Amino acid sequence: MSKKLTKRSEDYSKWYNELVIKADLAENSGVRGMMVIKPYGYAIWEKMQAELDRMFKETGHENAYFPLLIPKSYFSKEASHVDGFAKECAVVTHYRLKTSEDGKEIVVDETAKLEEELIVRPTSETIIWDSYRKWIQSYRDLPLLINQWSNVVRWEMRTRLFLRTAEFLWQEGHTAHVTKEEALEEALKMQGVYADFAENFMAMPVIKGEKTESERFAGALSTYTIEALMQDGKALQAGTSHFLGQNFAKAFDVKFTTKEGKQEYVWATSWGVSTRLMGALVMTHSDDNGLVLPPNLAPIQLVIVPIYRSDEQLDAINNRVNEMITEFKDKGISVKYDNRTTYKPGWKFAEYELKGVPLRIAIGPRDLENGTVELARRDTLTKEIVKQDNIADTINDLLLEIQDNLFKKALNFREESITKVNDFDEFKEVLNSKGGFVLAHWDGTSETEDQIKNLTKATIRCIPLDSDKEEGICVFSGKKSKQRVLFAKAY
RNA sequence: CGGGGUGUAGCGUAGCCCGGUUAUCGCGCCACGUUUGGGACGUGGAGGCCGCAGGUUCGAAUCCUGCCACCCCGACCA
Repeated sequence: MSKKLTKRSEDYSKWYNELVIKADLAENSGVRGMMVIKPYGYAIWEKMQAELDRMFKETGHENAYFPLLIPKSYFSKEASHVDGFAKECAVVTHYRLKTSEDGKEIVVDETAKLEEELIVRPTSETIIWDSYRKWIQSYRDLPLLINQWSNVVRWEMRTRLFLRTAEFLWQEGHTAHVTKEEALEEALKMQGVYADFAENFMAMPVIKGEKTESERFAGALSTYTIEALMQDGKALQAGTSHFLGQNFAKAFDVKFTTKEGKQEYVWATSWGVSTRLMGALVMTHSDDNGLVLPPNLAPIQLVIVPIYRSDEQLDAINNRVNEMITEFKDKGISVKYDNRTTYKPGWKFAEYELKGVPLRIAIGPRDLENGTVELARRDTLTKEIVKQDNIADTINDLLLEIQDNLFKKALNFREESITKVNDFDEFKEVLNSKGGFVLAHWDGTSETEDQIKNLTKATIRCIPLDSDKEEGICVFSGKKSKQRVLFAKAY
């Protein structure tokens, strides 16, 4: 099979599709818009999950699991929530199949129609809040800090592997609090956790901000987001955290008794990240040779390839490598020794490059003699000869350096891709020629936001949280603006 | 969901307009031998409901109808 990828400069989206398939991350299935996540792709997702799960637990959350199917009536209890999701719900209407009259096929048994249709969850707020009503009686039961790892289904019109699939894996946190302030603090805290994860594990710089009213989650009072920039200059929403106010508490009648003995509705948040992060990871670091993985998320951090002519040479190399592997494992380095005789070294080099393994050691008879190895970095595609002494330390240091280097490279690109503009012509010019994020003044109205979107395809990705409050005039309407907001074309 | 395109072996493809022997080629796969510091070479071999279901015809990969999936562009969205 030819493993040559389309170049990013030729066709970015083709490059992405080919890379996901050739690096063995995922493939399409027989179900429209639903993907098969292959073992290598799933291993990366598992590393993401493990770290996020650790971070959630460290911030006091517990995991639980709620049903896949939600009664339609639950779903309709929160009005704006229904509006937001109604158009993309899969619905279960029957519970039995039967053999057709002519015995040739399996058909739906019309007599087995459900009294009440069930919705395949597009998100779990409703079914979870139905439980919370029973779980929460007193201020002593709060805060309730729950996370769920699950799959959800959203019947998307246009799908792309990882970036937008009809079914995706994610986690959804759902918390309940005594006060508005505490809930807001939670929503912001989890946005911070996401940003921390994105930057320190995915090596993907993100901008923290708040969504405008029109981009807000259906049912939320405010939505906090982390926005990343992909190599083609388009933005990607990488995670969201919502302050839900008392909307769901009221819809599901979740009240608690205060210290003072009064009945009050609880305050809520929800927050989630999904397998979309896999797409973000690919589009942040990878190059024309294939995937580039940050060491913190690489299932294999180091691969060792033996170079040999005779069986005797291979034996000698095996012996030396096995000693090294012990050292690597002691340091917690995830190492794979590929001494398969069925593939040649050149083939293996290309293969592990395609799969984004951060470091590669090649070791042959020459190295055994000299006490060296050939060490190759995936991020810079450079090779050097290094001493076998303290090899595990060398590798460990390099992994840290690669993690750091990938982040800096991405950050550098992101910083270069943020342009401040002051009038609408400049706004359009920058979006068309350079892309990336555009920082511009906005009058705060949905009308202006809509018109800009219609004219340029750019949306307000967020109102940045930690930017200077600088007054100005809206690039579109010329009305007063309190601060610049972040525009971009987005995935 | 609207417009456009594609579907032939694991992958990439020729053939389709203009129906007619055993469906083309490359990669990959299997066997044997030679090889092994950047995707090796030779010889031999296997592998196909031509996306699926109907129809037209003496005869369909090829023509017609319906469906499914994928890709691109819109509207929608994490």
